[in-house]
Amino acid sequence: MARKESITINDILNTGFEMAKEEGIRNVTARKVAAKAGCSTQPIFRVYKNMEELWTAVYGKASECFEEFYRSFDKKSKMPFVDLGMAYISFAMKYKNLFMLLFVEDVGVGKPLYEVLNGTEGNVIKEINAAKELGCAKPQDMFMRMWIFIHGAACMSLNGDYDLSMEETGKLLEESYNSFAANL
Amino acid sequence: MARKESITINDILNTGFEMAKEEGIRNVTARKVAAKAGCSTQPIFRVYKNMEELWTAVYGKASECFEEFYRSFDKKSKMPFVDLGMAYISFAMKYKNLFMLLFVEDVGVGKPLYEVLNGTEGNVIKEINAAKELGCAKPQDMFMRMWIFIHGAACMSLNGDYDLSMEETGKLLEESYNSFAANL
DNA sequence: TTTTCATTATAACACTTGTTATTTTACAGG
DNA sequence: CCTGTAAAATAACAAGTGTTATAATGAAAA
Repeated sequence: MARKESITINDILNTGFEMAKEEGIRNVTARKVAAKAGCSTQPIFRVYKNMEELWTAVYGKASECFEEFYRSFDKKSKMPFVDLGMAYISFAMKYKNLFMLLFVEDVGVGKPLYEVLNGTEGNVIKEINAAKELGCAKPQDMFMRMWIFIHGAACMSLNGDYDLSMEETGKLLEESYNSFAANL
Repeated sequence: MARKESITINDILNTGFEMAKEEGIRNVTARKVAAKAGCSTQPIFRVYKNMEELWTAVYGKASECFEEFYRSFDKKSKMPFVDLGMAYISFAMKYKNLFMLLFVEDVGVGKPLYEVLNGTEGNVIKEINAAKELGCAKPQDMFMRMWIFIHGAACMSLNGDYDLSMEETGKLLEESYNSFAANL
């Protein structure tokens, strides 16, 4: 009957995601995606109503990317929030553009930081419970303080204003947890 | 002899700065500045070689704006880094776009965070000395920890993920200083 | 008053953006 | 082998960008 599709929705989404990762979401334009996918702009608008819909899909994939990054992150700390924080900072260092998209930039199509961070597996809730079980009286406040600190380190790394190694970062986070824990 | 200039370099710069403050540096375009200044695009390119030069000037004015903001900030804390941190976070809340320009976004024409923060009056150095005089053994490390925390709070406020009042923030920063000080 | 010439406005150029109309292409059913 | 039809390519539109060429303007010197 009709012509067989040669460019799938996944081709478009993967291309857009790859570009968001390498060049930032602002460079994910119709023509650039088309060029990188080796087609015209038409297949994009067949599978997505408009560019905003693609950007939203890319955001979703970035969110999944972070979740997977944390899932397969080498978790070696005994202390709450530290592994999640280390993954967060590593992610910011490795995927600046995706981190910006997910946790810094406000392009209109973003969820609250907490939601992305918590993910589908309740990452944050698990850590808060872990803190509680370790005898932390105010685990919510503990989370707030720790995450302000972790978010600060991650954001600083974006501009090259944070130059600690991951080993040092691990020690810093554990130390910070202890510091905060003394008052909570 | 010649026609008298009706649009000064300050008209252009002030207009550009105001737009950066209200709408973000990305909206400081030649035509938009011209429209807001009530002239054509020509006077812009008379006083600035190109748009990048204007953006650099706007960045400089933003930097001065922060310095002035801190100078006239109501400093009521006895503890090092707290007033500077409070001003930093207040600035982020009040002037999102300028804060982004100065401390988050990398548009190519930016100085390191530390340089802007330290300013022409050595704000940071003063605080580090204050910490030393208060008996802090590692004031540099203290600054690093405090500033990671402060930067984190400021960046979180950009996305509405930080909702403490300034009173609460003040208490939080003093508490954090004490927490960190116990280990340094 | 006329002339001079920097300043300003108007247009244009070349480019990029999202989006859509139109044409071409290719595949499968008759 | 046609032929219908969906997919893809081409081309266009309208709006935006930085920048520049050209024309109009206005004030002071002659």
